[in-house]
Amino acid sequence: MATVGADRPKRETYRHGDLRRALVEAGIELAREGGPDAVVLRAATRQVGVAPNAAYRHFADRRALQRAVCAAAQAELARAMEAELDALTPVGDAAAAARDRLRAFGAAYLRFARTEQGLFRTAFSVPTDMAGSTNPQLAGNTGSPPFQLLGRALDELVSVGVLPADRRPGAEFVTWSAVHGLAVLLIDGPLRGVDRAVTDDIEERLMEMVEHGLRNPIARQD
Amino acid sequence: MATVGADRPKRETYRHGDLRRALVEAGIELAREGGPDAVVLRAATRQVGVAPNAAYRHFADRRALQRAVCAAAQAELARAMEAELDALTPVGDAAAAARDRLRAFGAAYLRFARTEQGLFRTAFSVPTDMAGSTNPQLAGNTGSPPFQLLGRALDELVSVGVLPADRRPGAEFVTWSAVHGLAVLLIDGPLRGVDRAVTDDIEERLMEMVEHGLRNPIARQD
DNA sequence: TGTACATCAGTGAACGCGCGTTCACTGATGTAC
DNA sequence: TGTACATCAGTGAACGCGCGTTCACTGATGTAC
Repeated sequence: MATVGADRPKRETYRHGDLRRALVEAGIELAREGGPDAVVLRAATRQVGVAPNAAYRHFADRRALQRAVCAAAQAELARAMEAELDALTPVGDAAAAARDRLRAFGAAYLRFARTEQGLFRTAFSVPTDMAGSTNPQLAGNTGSPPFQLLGRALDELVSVGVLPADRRPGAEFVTWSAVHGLAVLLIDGPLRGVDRAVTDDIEERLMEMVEHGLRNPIARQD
Repeated sequence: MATVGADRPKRETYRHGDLRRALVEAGIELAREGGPDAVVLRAATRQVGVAPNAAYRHFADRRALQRAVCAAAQAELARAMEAELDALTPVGDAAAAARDRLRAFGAAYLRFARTEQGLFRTAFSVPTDMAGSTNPQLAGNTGSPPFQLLGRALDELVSVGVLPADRRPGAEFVTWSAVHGLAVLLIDGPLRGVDRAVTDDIEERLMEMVEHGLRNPIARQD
């Protein structure tokens, strides 16, 4: 009896199409604004315009969404860094080029941390457990994309002779620590709100320390 | 009419005595277990055995309690580090002693981060805004207690001639970045769950990098 | 030294909020015949 | 090419939770006389 009078169906969005992707994108937007804690099922579904429980068709629970958003944030960081590193104009001198590349890594990392604080914090919100907790050696570990970028920059330093080959293993961890530490202190820590001129000096000083400090061990008299 | 039959008053804890301190201590316990997000008014009052709204006699709101707990966590970090540094057995050589002291700073910092993850994260949960956002120079800034400890260690390195005096300004920020970054990667980041033997190597390598890298600027050909 | 009284630290009940998650459902879509 | 039907992505309502915060209150404590 109730033949469809209007050709508009009562529910237009009954089939969303790609709800999973939409929820992750909504989650990224939430993370961008409020960090990892803001990644919340109800807010994400609200933003997409869908019932709260619809999310359960695509994610087991809240944590599953958070994991997906965290991975997306890591990808975003990688994408931003790769773009910045690719835009680097090559210098003639191979050694100088390799050093510039390491600096650019640090600069890109810090820029992303500053301009995308929420995403940056989100990228580190779910521990990625590099190399799995049981694997004793990290050698040959590919790791996360930004980590790979760093590894490549360090390899370059070795190949042009700036970094002795025997100083290469483990170098990515200490370099990453230094840059990551400054990033955290800048956005969440006590360096937050400090003048840009001052923090730029600190950044410059930090990269100098890394470059110089990586090369040789201190002669320790034991 | 109702003369007190029993000598026990109906409410034993009507006047708590030092509720403010008790709430901060409860907050610290919560932070120790669950980090800054676990510092919650209702849980704190529950733990103390007091009505939820009693907290409002001592704190304007939840944030005020969080700030107090954050400050207490910073103090705890300072206390732990100071104890560890004080326990250092002095070495004959003044230069070696100063270097040991810097190493001990790093070791103590990382130990606290590892053994008291919740408190460590809480200590950095409320930005301390070192030097105030408007103050352009950080020179002479006393900062937080752990920061002072680091400053003293670096001053020592200068006075014994290990660190050139012109490399001293700003050295605390880059050193702190390196150590803090490793701490964060170890407890929250991708180095979480990596074998202790491996992370010990990384720590050793990091402190070497700092010690060596602080000393001289790279000769940059511009 | 004894008594009236102001103070104010804690009470008890209640509010509204946003959250995660579960339930039985509905109806558009795609497939088998 | 047309039709019956299974699938399953999304609905709507509801739950219980812990939270921050407000309200009018109560009664132990310390002080003024």
